[in-house]
Amino acid sequence: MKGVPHPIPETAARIRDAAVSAFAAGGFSGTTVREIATAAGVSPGLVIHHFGSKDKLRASCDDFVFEALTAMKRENAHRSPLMVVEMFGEGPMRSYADYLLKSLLDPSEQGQRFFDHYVETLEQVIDEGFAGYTLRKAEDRRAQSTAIAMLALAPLLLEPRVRHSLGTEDLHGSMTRLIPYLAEVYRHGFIESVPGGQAGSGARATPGSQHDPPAPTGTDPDAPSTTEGP
Amino acid sequence: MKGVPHPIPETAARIRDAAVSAFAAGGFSGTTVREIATAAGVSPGLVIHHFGSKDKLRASCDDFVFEALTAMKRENAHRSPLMVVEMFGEGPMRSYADYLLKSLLDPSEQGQRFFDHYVETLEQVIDEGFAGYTLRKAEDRRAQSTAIAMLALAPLLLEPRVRHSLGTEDLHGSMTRLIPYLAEVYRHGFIESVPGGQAGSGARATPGSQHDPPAPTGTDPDAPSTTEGP
DNA sequence: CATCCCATAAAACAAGCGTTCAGTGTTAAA
DNA sequence: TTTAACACTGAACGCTTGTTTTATGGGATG
Repeated sequence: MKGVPHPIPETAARIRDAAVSAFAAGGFSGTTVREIATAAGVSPGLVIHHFGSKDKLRASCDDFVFEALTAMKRENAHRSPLMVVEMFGEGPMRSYADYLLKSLLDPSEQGQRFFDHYVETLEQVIDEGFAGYTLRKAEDRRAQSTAIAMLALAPLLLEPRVRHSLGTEDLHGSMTRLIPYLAEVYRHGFIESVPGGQAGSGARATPGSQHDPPAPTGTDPDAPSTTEGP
Repeated sequence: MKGVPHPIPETAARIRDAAVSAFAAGGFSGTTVREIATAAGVSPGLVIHHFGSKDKLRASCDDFVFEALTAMKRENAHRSPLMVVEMFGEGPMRSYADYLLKSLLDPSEQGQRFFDHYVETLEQVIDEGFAGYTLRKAEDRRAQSTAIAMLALAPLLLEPRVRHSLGTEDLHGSMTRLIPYLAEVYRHGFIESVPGGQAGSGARATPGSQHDPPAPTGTDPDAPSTTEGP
């Protein structure tokens, strides 16, 4: 183990980069070692030679992407703590985003780490606000930040499906069209009135105690339709 | 082609049911024909004999699940048009939900069909309301319903990841804990105040015209942090 | 009874996978 | 110069995959 000048030999880094892109595009099991080797311009054997196995290669990619993103987050700390999701425009960071989304949806340890980290970050934002914005504070802060985390990640997860119904062709196009309405929901919700009263008013009914869980088996916008409502 | 008494031979139906469950659990490429055959109690060759190929088997499953769900939706039309997501408690319908979620995330045609269908249903609910609930109406109705569809599907997509940070063990447990806060967001949003003013008030700022898309490349709660705000 | 059909099983097949192995050439210390 | 270490290739191995082929046995039909 030398100093730290070459944490990874140059070729190994090229293989790892190719692997990140390939995994981001096709998922882990959907990507073959041979594809990665070809993309990196090396032989399949060399991939194993440097990383031991496909699984260990994936572990290296996991660590690399996670570190790259947290580093970027540190640098842009003044812009937004939720920034992880923001700067995925066109740069090389874009495949890192796709990579994380893929691991978010398969049962990988790294995906769980990322989600947990995201929830914690959101919890902090709820407590302290950010850049002049303040968020409502609920009793069960963990559940609240978890719920918001899910809603915040949804657009990235489902953007590919959105293109068909919106006629957009890339992330940028879809988001330009959607953001006004996402922002509207984040600020005011989308339910205007419930059977017994109004919703849009300033009545911040903090849930958690006087709230009955609307539907034991329910899930979504269905929630309002099943119970509650005086 | 006989009348319609036996649209599918009994054994083929058993294979298809086993395939739906297996695909729902492990995804399409993560499930082998041999696994399906074993689960159905038949030989691998018979699976191909009845369906032609793994891909055609998948197509059969797609059609079957979609029809089963729309049929169920028709029967429960009086409960909620978004019901698709609600009755996935423990019954046999549960694997249909997982099946659809899986196809929602891989580039399958059926997943797209389902998403589009969901968006259309939501568009109608926005127009007509449901069971006494009314939703805000925005100019770009399609974009609005698409945005809401994404947010509504997120909890099901990410529920497995939620278990770790919430300590829950199944969909029911997670949702019981989350629904109050999801409902809160659906009704009032989660942003309490923006740098220049308030958000929780009844000021329904319908976006689309006087709204500037907060961030061209942005996506999420980041949106508020990048632009806008006087 | 003979014959065809078809559901079914068992085995074999070709392709692709991750991985291993036996080298080759270069580099650098001894 | 010899030796050892290293990055690297190309072929091959063993295994799993989806699929095909061959064979069997029961039901209907002639």
